[in-house]
Amino acid sequence: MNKDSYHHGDLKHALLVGACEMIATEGIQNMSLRKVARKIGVSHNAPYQHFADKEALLAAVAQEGFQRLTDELDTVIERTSTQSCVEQLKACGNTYIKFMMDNSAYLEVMFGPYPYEDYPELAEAGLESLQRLIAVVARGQASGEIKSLNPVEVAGTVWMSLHGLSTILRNGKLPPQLVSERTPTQLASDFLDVIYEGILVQA
Amino acid sequence: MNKDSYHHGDLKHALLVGACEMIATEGIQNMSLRKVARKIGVSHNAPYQHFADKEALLAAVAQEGFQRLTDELDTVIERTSTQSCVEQLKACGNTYIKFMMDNSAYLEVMFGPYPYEDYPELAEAGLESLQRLIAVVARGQASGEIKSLNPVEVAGTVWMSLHGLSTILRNGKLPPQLVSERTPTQLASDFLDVIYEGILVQA
DNA sequence: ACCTGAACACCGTTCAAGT
DNA sequence: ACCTGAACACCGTTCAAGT
Repeated sequence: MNKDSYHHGDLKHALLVGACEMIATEGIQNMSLRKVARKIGVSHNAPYQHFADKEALLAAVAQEGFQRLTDELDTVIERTSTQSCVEQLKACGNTYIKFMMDNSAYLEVMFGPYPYEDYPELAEAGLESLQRLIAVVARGQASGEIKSLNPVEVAGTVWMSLHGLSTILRNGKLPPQLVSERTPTQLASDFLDVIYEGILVQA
Repeated sequence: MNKDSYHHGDLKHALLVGACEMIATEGIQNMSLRKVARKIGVSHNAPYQHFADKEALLAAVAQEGFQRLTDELDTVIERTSTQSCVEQLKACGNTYIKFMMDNSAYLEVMFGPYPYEDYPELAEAGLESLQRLIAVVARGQASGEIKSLNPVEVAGTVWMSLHGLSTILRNGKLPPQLVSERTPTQLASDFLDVIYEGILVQA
């Protein structure tokens, strides 16, 4: 019954979900194709019907991660559409961090070493997410809230900072004195404030 | 001769160097204990004499990375001691990025999932590096160049941004339009400028 | 103390084959 | 088209043993 359904075309989806769960619970180092296949109840070669190799499956998970992140960014941008662009940008940052904390499997994979040349859909999905930030920045520049630098450069700065903070938060590599009683969300929001405001006097 | 020397106590060092080289050339996913041992010319169990398991060896590489980074930061801070603290902070950022581009093995490992609780020397080495940034920030605050926020928070912001940029640069995950003809060093310096100056109008 | 060899339970991937 | 089973060359790790 369940097994038969794979013959109907959702083994690919089952593999993505299974890989995701395994990465989340055991870490990417302990995720194996064979274990995923076993969990799904399929032979250890079945995955090769849908993915060229292990890397291709991981790249597909990464792509899915970007797509889900894009969706969440769209939602939060929509929900904050009455607020200022700066508020929107902050909301995007918080959403990004929350997404990565809630979906650590994606975090482990989204910026991994899966060359964009080999996985063009992954590249597109990644740029699509970043594009959401760029759009908010551009609107903030039009409304005079954000400095008139290259919007891609500004969004890119936020983008890379968010990624750095996510991984450092996730792997517990922050100095204990900094974490103290703040939640990841609060930490992220505080860090991002520093970036928005700048660190130099008389900026 | 060479083999005998391992009996004299430098197998541990040879393992660190070998692991580093292998990560740099083949990536961390393709690094194996057995291959490292083979390259060094020792049995596949010899590593266990010096490291509890593969993770412990990787954590040791990470620790070494932080120590070398700390040394490079010390050097550049010393060399720029006549300049302003802001110039020093920028020089630290450039040094950090250059270090990670030149030593991608360390980059792949330094913020990896090796729990600080299990590897206290790694934790210490990591905080030691960050401490260098904190010191520069604190001096910049004393001289009135840098805003009087919590210096750890400010240095932490730079720290996480540098990490995010390194990994994104290294894995080629930057939008092509951004990279264009800029070198990694230029990119880093430009991105960091945005962070120093802030992105909001009237910061 | 430092290293080796055999053994175990696992991998990713390929190939021929089954429906 | 979609899946399986056997086979290959690898892993990390443990254990008993060698000097």
